[in-house]
Amino acid sequence: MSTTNCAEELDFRLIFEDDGRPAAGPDLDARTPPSSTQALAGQPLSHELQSHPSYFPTTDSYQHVGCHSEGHHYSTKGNPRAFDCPSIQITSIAPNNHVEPGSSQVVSAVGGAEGGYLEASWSRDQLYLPLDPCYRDPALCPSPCSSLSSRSWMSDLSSCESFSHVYDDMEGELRDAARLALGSPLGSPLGSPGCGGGAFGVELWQQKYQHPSAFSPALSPHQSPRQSPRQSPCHSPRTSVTEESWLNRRPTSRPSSRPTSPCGKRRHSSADPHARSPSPHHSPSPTPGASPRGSVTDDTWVGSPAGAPGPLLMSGYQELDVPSKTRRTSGSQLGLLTGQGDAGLESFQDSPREDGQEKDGVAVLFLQVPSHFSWNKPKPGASPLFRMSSPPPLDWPLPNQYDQCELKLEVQPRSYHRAHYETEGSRGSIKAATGGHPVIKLNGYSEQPVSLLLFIGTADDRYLRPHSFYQVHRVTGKTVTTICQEKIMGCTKVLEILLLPENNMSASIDCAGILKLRNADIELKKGETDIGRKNTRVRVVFRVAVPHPDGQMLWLQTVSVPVECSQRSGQELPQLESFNPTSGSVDGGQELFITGSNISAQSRVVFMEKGPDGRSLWEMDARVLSEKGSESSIVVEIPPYNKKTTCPVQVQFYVSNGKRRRSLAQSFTYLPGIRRHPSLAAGVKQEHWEPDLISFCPPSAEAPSPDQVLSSDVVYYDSCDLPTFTIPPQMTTIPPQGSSVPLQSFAISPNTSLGGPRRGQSPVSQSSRSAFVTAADPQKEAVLSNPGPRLTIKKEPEDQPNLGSLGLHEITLDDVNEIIDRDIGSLSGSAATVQPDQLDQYHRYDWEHKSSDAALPFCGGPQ
DNA sequence: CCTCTGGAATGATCT
DNA sequence: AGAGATCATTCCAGA
Repeated sequence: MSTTNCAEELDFRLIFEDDGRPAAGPDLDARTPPSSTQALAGQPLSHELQSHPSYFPTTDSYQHVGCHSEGHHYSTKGNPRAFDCPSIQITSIAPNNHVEPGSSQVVSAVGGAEGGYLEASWSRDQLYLPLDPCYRDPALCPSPCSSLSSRSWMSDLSSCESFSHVYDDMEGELRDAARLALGSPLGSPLGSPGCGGGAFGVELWQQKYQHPSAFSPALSPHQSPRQSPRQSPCHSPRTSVTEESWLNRRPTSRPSSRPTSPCGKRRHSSADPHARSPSPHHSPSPTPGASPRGSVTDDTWVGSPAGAPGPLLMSGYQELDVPSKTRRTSGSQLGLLTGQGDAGLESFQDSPREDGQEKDGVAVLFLQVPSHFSWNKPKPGASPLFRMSSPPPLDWPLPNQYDQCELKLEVQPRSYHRAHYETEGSRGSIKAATGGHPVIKLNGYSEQPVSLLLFIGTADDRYLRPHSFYQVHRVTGKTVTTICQEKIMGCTKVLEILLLPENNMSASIDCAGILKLRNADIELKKGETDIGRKNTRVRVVFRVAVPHPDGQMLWLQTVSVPVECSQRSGQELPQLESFNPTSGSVDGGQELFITGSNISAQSRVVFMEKGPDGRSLWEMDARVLSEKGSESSIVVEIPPYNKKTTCPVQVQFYVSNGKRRRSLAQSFTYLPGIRRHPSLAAGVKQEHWEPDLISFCPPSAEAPSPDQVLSSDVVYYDSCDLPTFTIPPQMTTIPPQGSSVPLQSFAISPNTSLGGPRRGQSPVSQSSRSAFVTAADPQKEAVLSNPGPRLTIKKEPEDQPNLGSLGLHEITLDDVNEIIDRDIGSLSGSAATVQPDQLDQYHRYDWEHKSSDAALPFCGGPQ
């Protein structure tokens, strides 16, 4: 198939037959809705919701761009079949089968009751992906990075954002692309980079689940907010390939229990030849090596394609012979793409040829990622004004403020919300730390109601984008006061809430829960490069489109603090919220007060220092003053530093609740010029060290004692002056190996503003690095939310594990996580003055500047 | 009866 | 290869 031929799109399906044999070809198009779907077909529309006009002007476009061709061409004849053996089918779909852009049908699908779920028509002879198959655009929205475990180095070439940022004129090109998408059945990938732009032959998965009837909200089992997931058999795991299709081959001791992984056991090394078995009988997954670990270590671990323009922005990774993509894309696949690089976006359409070339006979389930699309930074200075017909994709960076308008999350959500599975009932709406619910407000505009969009985004250090494994879930009930509508935008479920002038343009978000999609299902999706394992943090994303005087729409976005969604992590991982002081005498002895969740007097606090090679130079448990601790705090006695030093030394400490339950390392500075003030019992006089002047000189046995090096300009602080370090919640975990999080240099530049002037910008003193924002303190956040002057904090490159020296086969998931956490840790020093959304939008930019900062002097490292 | 919660069992995956 | 640890998912029970 011509990769540039837009006349038809490939329908890439997994077909299963109940006898364990590959389905015969001829009737593969006979789509059979699951019985559950049939049963649901008669459900009435949600008139309540439909009666609410959408004030959101661009929803349709969103929907269209992302999922405009929702497979309505499929019929629903036949009966559900059990299926045991997968096969891959590729069919052509005539473009005229697409819903006409802008047609009422599309509008209905988009804006119909609760968004017109499009999932009702999938057939059981197709691979079922739970919920809306469009949650993540399967094909070209690899969403490589929502996973904490699938980092940039894994997926820089596979980012949806790659598509988003390849153009110089961000806004203009986006609009053009959106126009294109609207005008063409195939659309444009740019139309919805966030979800892979269901356009150019990449609605492969969408199509197979979608049916004309899918456009009827009545068919959507999820439309009914009161419907328990248990009542939605079509979403039951038992209808999923993950269990049913493999029962015969994989007897389980617990027949009707949870589904097994469709991929079988994940391997993290290539040792198991069966892991890549071409036989579906050996591996139900077309990509048996779907495990990122497996991918990392086996032959999919390929060097970055030469000429890939998207540099890995993290310097440490560049040294690695890292895979351009660690999941689902074999080297050969990449190779295929390389030659197609300049064929345009269409060249990334799935191609039958690829299947034919799959050496082991396993059909390629996942699309390759265009190598020339890379992680590019968003263009600073771009206007957040968009035409009504071309809203920005969900992963498009937007400011939270523009001109007089500001979208502000006045009450942040709690940092932990246990998401519910489809097999569970709702676990309620997201709550605020204060006990209520998050509150969002639009300042600077109150002329007419505007629609607020809410979706679940990622919480890693990459650009914000819709989360592959979590979706927002509309919560209803007596206690829910906020009316909202569910929609699908791109492949992401979105809640639309009205901000009304009579409500002061604010809304309490009491209608939004979080749904967890099963990892196996999402990972199976074509093009999905994220992994779900340990990827359990999300952020709640809010967007509004405010009518602008020039007729355009002003798009603003703000995001919440990260929210941990797993039961386990939420209950076990210590998450530091603050600690005090942030520095102290090398002699130790001071009390360090640490607060946070999952911290108790039984926790351990370990101070450590690592060398340039990542090896631990020093590690010491702090003595816990258990009598002073509480349920959410711990007080320890700071241990003395192990060496004498003439200049401040930055070390780290972490809180541990067990072997693999450690918080993210936080930095602590030992100051040599400390004198205990005679009049202060608990207080410690400290030299005033400008953070940037901490020279990190190598500890030396010959170094004069602190007393000797006191200079004349020593500044004394009372203990009360010691700043409290308040930590953004997302920065409180580290990989369990205990390797410290390197505190790399990180800088926030206010000049990267996308959205024009920001209010109240004020220089942030260097000491404000310690004045971190608490999630639960919006007031404080308001004060500190604006980035000040470029704030650079020296970090310790030596803390980076020397991953570059690791053999590829030695890379483990934890190594990956360590990289991730390291990155996150590197942000922590500067996040104090950056709102989460700002961080999202700009951190990537900052990463590019990090390498230069890395040359700054640090203790024990190269000068 | 339903929703929301917390807890935990169980199997998969990883170390 | 096997054991133990960790994680994801499902199930249960109570409010």
